[in-house]
Amino acid sequence: MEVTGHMPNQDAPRSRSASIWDVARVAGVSQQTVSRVINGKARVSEETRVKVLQVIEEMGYRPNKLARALAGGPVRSVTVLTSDTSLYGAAATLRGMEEAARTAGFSVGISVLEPGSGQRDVAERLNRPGEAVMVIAFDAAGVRALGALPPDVPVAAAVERRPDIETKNPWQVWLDDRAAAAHATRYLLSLGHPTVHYLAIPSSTSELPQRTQGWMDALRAAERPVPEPLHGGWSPRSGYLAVRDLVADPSVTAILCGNDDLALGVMRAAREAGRDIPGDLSVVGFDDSPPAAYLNPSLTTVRLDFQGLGRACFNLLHRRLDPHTAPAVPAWSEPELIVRESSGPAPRSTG
Amino acid sequence: MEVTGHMPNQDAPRSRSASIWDVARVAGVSQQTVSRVINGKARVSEETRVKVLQVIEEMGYRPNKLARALAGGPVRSVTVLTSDTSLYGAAATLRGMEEAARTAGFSVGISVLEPGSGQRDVAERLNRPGEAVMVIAFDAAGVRALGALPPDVPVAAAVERRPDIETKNPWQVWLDDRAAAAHATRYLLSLGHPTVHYLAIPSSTSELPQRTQGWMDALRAAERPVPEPLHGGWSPRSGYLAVRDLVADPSVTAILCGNDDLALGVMRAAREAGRDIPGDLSVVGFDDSPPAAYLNPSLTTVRLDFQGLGRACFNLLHRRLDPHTAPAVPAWSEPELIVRESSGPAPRSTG
DNA sequence: GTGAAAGCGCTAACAG
DNA sequence: CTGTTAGCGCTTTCAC
Repeated sequence: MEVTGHMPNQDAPRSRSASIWDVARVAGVSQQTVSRVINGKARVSEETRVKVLQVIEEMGYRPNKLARALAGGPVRSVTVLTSDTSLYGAAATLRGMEEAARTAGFSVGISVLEPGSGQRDVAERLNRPGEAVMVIAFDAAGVRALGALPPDVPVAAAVERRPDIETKNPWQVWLDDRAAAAHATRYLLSLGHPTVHYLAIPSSTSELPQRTQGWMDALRAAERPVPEPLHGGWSPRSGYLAVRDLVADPSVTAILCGNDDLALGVMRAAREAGRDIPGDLSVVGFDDSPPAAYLNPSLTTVRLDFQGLGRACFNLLHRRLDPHTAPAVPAWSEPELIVRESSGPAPRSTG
Repeated sequence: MEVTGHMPNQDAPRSRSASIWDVARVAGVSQQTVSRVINGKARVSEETRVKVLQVIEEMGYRPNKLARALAGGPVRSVTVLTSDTSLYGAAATLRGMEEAARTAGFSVGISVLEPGSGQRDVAERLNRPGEAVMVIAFDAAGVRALGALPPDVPVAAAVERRPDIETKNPWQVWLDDRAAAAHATRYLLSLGHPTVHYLAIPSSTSELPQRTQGWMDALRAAERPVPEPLHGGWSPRSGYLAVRDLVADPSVTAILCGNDDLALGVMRAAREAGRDIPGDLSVVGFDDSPPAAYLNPSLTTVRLDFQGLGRACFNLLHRRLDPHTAPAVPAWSEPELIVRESSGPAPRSTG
């Protein structure tokens, strides 16, 4: 009997875990037949199938995904690129992506983007050329990663803003928070506030962020003065620091914040300045994160369907990967203003 | 010239991305030499090295990690198994692991555990037998995953409790929150509270959790009554629901909570019951999450060094993988009680 | 139905 | 220093 190069591992089983060859040998069939049983595609006689399955069970055999992918097998795995797993928006989006992907039988890995990661780093994260990727591009690092991705990788992204018409990229999803910001601003104006101040989260691009834009839209439409927007980070602390001066000014009666964490910091700063919420100052957030309803006062905020967005993003990718079998991309909820205790009528003495 | 089976890809470059063979062909060297240049280990003449590097740059060649791993190359990648990326403890631990791993040149992937995932699912997540893994086992899903891992995988875990002496597993790290819970409880007793109630987070094992244990330790040592602990989930909402009845009882003057989110819900429930914090009721949390200092009132809580724990966990794994080159495992900070506004002296009328 | 062959892209062990 | 060979474990062809 001639032992060719294509029949490795024929000798005593070393301490390496069982391969498809080991199973084949024990089951008394060819390696290919085992492969057929595993993948269930091709037809195998019932008798053989049962026998092979039994041996697989006995030996505790698990297929090696690396080898399968290398050999050009169907892959069904996605990598999510995101820069901060602890921020509510990103975490909720991730959760939606993860659920949808797992439901569709995809395994999902996450790779965390560092603030300073460049092009090279991003390419480095892919296990193989052509690996499917989703990007959470709510911040600069995410947008940069999206841009740095090699052209051949199938990608879908959750982005902060609608892509420009000209460079329209069909593989992106976003929330219409421009309209939502305008809505929240109009709501505050309707309460009698002369104008509304805005504390922004860091923007993902050099252009004006959607939320800032929507806030401006509403102010201009109502012919109100447009104060200079303030710039915060993502944390309560950054919100606190950003508005310490602003909240001391009694003519400031309404502040819209780029997220709920900033709003928390703003409320703290306001209290320390001796201002009552909502009596002297109304504060509105963005996200409707889990704590929002339990804060003191509970926070009026714009609810954003990040999880639905994440699900939709995966479905988009799925359709891109196999256009025929993937289900239609589901809709996600529109942003919605949730009115709670932190906002109220403008104080009498205003003006 | 004979073309053997070991020289594939010799013909016209198809639309597949460049392989090591393509680079070798263009650079006029053997495929192995290219491999040597890439890995930098073996010695290559400066001239050849430069030439190869140049061709790599020109062709935009990127090594295929799958193939490298399959061929038994050095791997330098870790997979983190965790069940909830949005909870502060897990997220902060993850961050620590991620930073330490990337610093050491490891690429890190994350795989999210579903609450119901069983043994099979866990094995399924590994790309290859023997892949390095870290587990964040603060909850039941994490502990189950840790137990379900095949014995041959190199693993280090961040766990909720010190392993039993008998089954001592050296590849685990944990925070001493038993002592911290006892400390927080003693602090409340020292303020004159007759006893302290405890609202627990879900436990990761069937045994008594460390925090619960520490709370009991302190109460018993002070010969105080030990109330039945309440059981919450992880969210503010679950804390709110769990204590709605309890906070209505004026004899309850101090509640220790398993995390800051629960404490938030408790404070809300207390306010709605008309009780002042800290005047009528003191509330203490666990974690010192970013919002804690900005809540109203700001939250007295136990600061836990999750990030340091995550870093230490990676170093443990690193030492396990290559005992000679890995740096020593760094220490992480001890838990520390941070006193803020939510706790104060027991009300006069107590008793 | 089943088996044998060829190769995915790379590293490791040997040659020279 | 460099080239050749033999795999890693699997999925494709293609034969029978």
